[in-house]
Amino acid sequence: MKKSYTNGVEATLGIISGKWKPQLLCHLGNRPQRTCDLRQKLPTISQKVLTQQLRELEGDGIITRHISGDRAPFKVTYELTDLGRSLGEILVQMSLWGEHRASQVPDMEIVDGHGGFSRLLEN
Amino acid sequence: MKKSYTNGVEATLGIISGKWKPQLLCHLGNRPQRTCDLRQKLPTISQKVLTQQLRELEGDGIITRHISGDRAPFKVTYELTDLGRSLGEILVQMSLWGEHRASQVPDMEIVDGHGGFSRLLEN
DNA sequence: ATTGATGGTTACCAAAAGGTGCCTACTCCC
DNA sequence: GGGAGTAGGCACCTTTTGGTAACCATCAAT
Repeated sequence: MKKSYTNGVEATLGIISGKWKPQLLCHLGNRPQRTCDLRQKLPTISQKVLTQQLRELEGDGIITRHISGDRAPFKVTYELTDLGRSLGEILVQMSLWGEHRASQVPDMEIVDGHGGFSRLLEN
Repeated sequence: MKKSYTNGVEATLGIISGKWKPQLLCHLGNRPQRTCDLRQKLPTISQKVLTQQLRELEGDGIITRHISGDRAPFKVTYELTDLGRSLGEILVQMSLWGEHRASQVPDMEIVDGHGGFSRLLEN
């Protein structure tokens, strides 16, 4: 179904919002990852939701899905597209802004933030 | 209640996501606005949700609320804070990225986009 | 006295997003 | 033949988010 937005910000938000999408994009920003890698890095996500979020990102052209391995124990690998990489700059800025803001107020905390997007700067 | 995020992107998203927040921020980006101004510009938002979204933005330090007028027909004015203004750069980039993306694919459209955030560039 | 503008609240609903649990299917390994 | 690993589907439920409709209070104008 065709999605309508009233401005570009909403369009962008429609693509990157989702409970796990920022984290997925962060991990995929480093290198391509297999499904099981992602599950290890996001231990509390369910298989269903992981597949769902990845499918949405794929549908929006942010990542691609490769199946390698002729027979069963399939190796499914997800990887950023050029479009996905073009989001990097924005994500880094959002990350810095958010981290800075969280450091200012007591009612906002960033846990588990080992590196995060800031690391993407070191490319 | 204290909000936890795993990275800065989520923190930022937590502040700017909301069905009407991008539009509200866009209108407030130009100049302070009264409640009735905002209602005129967003004819389909309900009073409840308008108040709700504005209160959340206020709670996150993005806007301030001023009541002027000693007696009743109160004049309530909302205005970006410095923090809110510091979001501008990010919003403009998100807007440009989203507009560009929408122009590439047929299943994404931006309606009612007269100016939007791009106009904020002309400061 | 009633209507309208102003800005807001409350109780109740509906839709969307996410989560749980259980199932499939294949193959390798012991 | 019974796991374990791999990737995912499906039915169902809960939580979050947004929407509707009715209401309050105040003052000005008719």
